[in-house]
Amino acid sequence: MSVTLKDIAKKVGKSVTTVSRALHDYDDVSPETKELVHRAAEDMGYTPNIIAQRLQKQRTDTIGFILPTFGPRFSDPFFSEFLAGIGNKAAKLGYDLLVSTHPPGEEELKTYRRKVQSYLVDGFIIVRTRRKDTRIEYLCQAGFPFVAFGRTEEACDFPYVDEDSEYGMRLLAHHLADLGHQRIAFLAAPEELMFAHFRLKGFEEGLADKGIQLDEKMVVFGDLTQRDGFRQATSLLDLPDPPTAIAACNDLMALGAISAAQKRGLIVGKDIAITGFDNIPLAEHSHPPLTTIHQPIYQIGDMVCEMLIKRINKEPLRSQSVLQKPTLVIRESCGEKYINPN
Amino acid sequence: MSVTLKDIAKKVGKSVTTVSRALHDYDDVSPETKELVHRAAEDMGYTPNIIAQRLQKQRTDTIGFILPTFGPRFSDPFFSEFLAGIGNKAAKLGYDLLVSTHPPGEEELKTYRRKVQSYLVDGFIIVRTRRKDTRIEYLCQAGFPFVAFGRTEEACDFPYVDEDSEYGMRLLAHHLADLGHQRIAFLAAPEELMFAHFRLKGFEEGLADKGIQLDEKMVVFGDLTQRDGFRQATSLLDLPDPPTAIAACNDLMALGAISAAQKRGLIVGKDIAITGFDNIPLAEHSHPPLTTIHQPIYQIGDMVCEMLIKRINKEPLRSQSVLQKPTLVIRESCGEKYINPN
DNA sequence: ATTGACTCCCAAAACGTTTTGGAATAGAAT
DNA sequence: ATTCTATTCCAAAACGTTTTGGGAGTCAAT
Repeated sequence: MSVTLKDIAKKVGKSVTTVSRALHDYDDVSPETKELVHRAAEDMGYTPNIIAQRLQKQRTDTIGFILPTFGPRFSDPFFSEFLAGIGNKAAKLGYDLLVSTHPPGEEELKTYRRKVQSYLVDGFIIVRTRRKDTRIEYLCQAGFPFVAFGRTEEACDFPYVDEDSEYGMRLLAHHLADLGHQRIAFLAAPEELMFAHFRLKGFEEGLADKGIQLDEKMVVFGDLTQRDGFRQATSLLDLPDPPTAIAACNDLMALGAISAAQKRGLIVGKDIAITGFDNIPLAEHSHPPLTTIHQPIYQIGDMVCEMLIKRINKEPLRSQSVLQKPTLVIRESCGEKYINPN
Repeated sequence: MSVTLKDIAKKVGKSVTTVSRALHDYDDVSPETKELVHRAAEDMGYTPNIIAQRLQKQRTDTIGFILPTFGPRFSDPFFSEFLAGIGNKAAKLGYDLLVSTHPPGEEELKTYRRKVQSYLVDGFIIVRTRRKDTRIEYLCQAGFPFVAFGRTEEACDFPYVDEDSEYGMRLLAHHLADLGHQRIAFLAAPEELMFAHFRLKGFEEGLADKGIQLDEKMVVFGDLTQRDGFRQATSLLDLPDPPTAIAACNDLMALGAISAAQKRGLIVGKDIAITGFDNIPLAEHSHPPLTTIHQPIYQIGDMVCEMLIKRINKEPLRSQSVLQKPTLVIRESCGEKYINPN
């Protein structure tokens, strides 16, 4: 089928060993032979069989990434951007990327285990960490290289990159409080997600800083989709004493909340303030443009990937973990100072 | 390091051959031996080394997908959904998915070639086909299995799934014309993309059906992002005689156009009609909700993946190519009948 | 006794590469 | 003549699996 080292060896009348070594530029091969071999390889259109190389070298130069998909209509812009970040970096460093899609749950761990045990990947990138994360538990205990985007409450320590969601949410809480809002709602996400936990916590603290206590009736939980943002925001607006500001746990839900408010005839940025978190590209172009917290997803993907590859190669990491300070992006969805109409 | 067939063989006192055959349930192994081997394998925590299997079997059970990324801030919800479609199907059929990210261009082809020649994947999924598509040319000529989402103008024939963009756009054109619009603009995409070509063509034809000629000053080109949709729509609205309807080549640009119109103080669905194409999840929740053409991206991914795997296994395809008839989703971005205010 | 059929097993080759541990030759130094 | 050093090469083992092509033993029919 395809041309192998053996074919080249036969053609140039040397051994397979010599051909291999010539191609790898070992210095126990004479310049003439090297020249000869290279030319033959070129002529015959040789490309190494990577599978064979991998078997021999006992490494795959591949990193694994398991996309947590939820149902068919899955499409968090977050992931395509993150994927682009790790994909481009991996390619640059000569690594392939093996992607699987898998809903979180029982089966998920098996997928990890299989890839680890049968040597399909050299390391993993973990995303959407959970407070108690069995994936991380497993990989830690197996001593398998991985880097996470996000922290966890597990005991083991491991390299990660994370954004300081707590800090970011505090920024937003302060912003809303400074605008004069008092009845503030929070559109939260499932608490088992580590980042959702931090965001809720940060928001509570931020309000507390300003002497406001987050009313627990004002906290509703959504599944991070726009659709659910719409639904949950609607239920908030249906309260007898509805909020004048809604902070959502992510941009997608905030966009849903904006639709919900507008459906009620409210003018977002005047009658009600709404904030997001992530600064996805859409946030800039929503109507009104969304005030949110910026998170450099592409760069984080890039960084996580680089850390993982260093770890695979046992190179020292500059730092075991990175906690980024996010920034507040003020657009128009909160408007000016809020004047209580009463 | 890890337990191999040899280890098991040693433990049970049989040959490696027998162990292998026992595990594969060959019937020239006695039931007792099978039992013995299976138990030992279980006990010792054996998992086959897939790399070795691949080398031996000369196939990888992996399919390749190269994501055409454009710059860092890349995030077409389209791709995450499509990826989920192929990923889930691949997993179900026991295939892995090797994903690369690569900007279209010179280098791109090398990435394909490398993966083909070094046996990294058994087949490819091609997406965003171009009128003249070197990837398809190459794979055709190399006789390598692939399935495309989209058609091309290349001579070779190959299996694909595509949506009838021409038909879909005609639907939209008719809809706008029926609403009474006369000055209609088209927010097109680079014509080298096959689907962009079809969409423009279909739109022109659709208007022609209604006796309207598409004015070439009313056709502007964008890069499919929301940001560019905003920019290009703004330039349309700046014309001395601006359009009363804008049809965008995809939803993302339509969303940008909505923002542009709203920034002008226009009420979308009353002062101006705007349409999209794709029906991404966001379209349902934009403000106003977007009238668009539905494209079942997840299912298409699923189908493409299944076709590819059949092709790899040389099973017959039910049909070499599938052309889906899309459907019109009428929401609120075109409003009711348009009354010319003059 | 020989043949045939059947059951259970295995040594060796193969997949394509890299690495190990020399071997062979030539020239220079002793 | 012998030893040493350099230079250039290669056979064989190794990575872990599957497949090929039998071998050995048993039992029954001839």
